[in-house]
Amino acid sequence: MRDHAADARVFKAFCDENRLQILEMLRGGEKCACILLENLQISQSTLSHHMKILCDSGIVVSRKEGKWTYYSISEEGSLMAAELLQVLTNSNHDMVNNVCSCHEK
Amino acid sequence: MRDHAADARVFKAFCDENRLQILEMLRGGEKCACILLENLQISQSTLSHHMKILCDSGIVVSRKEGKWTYYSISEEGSLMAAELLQVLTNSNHDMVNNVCSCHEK
DNA sequence: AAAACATATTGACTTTTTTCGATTTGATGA
DNA sequence: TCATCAAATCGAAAAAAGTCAATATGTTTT
Repeated sequence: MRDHAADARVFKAFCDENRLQILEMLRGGEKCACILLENLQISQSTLSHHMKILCDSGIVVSRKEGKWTYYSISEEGSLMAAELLQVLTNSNHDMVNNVCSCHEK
Repeated sequence: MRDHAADARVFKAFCDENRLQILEMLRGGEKCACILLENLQISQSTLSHHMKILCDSGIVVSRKEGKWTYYSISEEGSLMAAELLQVLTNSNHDMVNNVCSCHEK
């Protein structure tokens, strides 16, 4: 039995346009929050909120260095998401009763 | 340049617990709406709403047969989602300036 | 043609998410 | 120590998503 809330949390990372834009920036490598903020039309508190969601999903990891926080895409988290997507969409063709028979003649 | 709204639409399929439960049922093979409805604690109009989002994402396809509609997981849509996820999380390690240098000494 | 049925659409309401400004926390530098 | 800066948290407002009952649409059956 799967934990739907936990599964949903992973994909929330990709369901908001600002977060997709953040990921786009992180694809170029690790960035600190201030650089991300500079390139987005959102407030500091909103960025912090999105970074929390991205980190909670496991797709992004953060690293503190002094007063700065650096963010990057987690290879491990990305791999887990890919595997999860596989599970969620892999329809089991070996199963008996694979086709709905609720209205057969 | 990516279309963030379109990319987000794909992953919306996996961001709601009812939709994850629907996908879980469809993993066992094609199902008609009435069977899905029987196994969910939601109204008919809410199911219809979720099926629209699932179809819009490309993860699910529908097939009409008389007055019934049958839904199933789209292999093609699932593959596209997997490829998209790859793109969105593939940080480009070949790039120059891969590490944020905004606060170097 | 009318009744019955399955699904989609509409409109209103509720819940969740996003957003911001203000404040707090925690680290650095003067 | 005190001022400064980066990021997180809080509380409120706005926007978006989920929900349902009622109704509409389209198909089948009588």
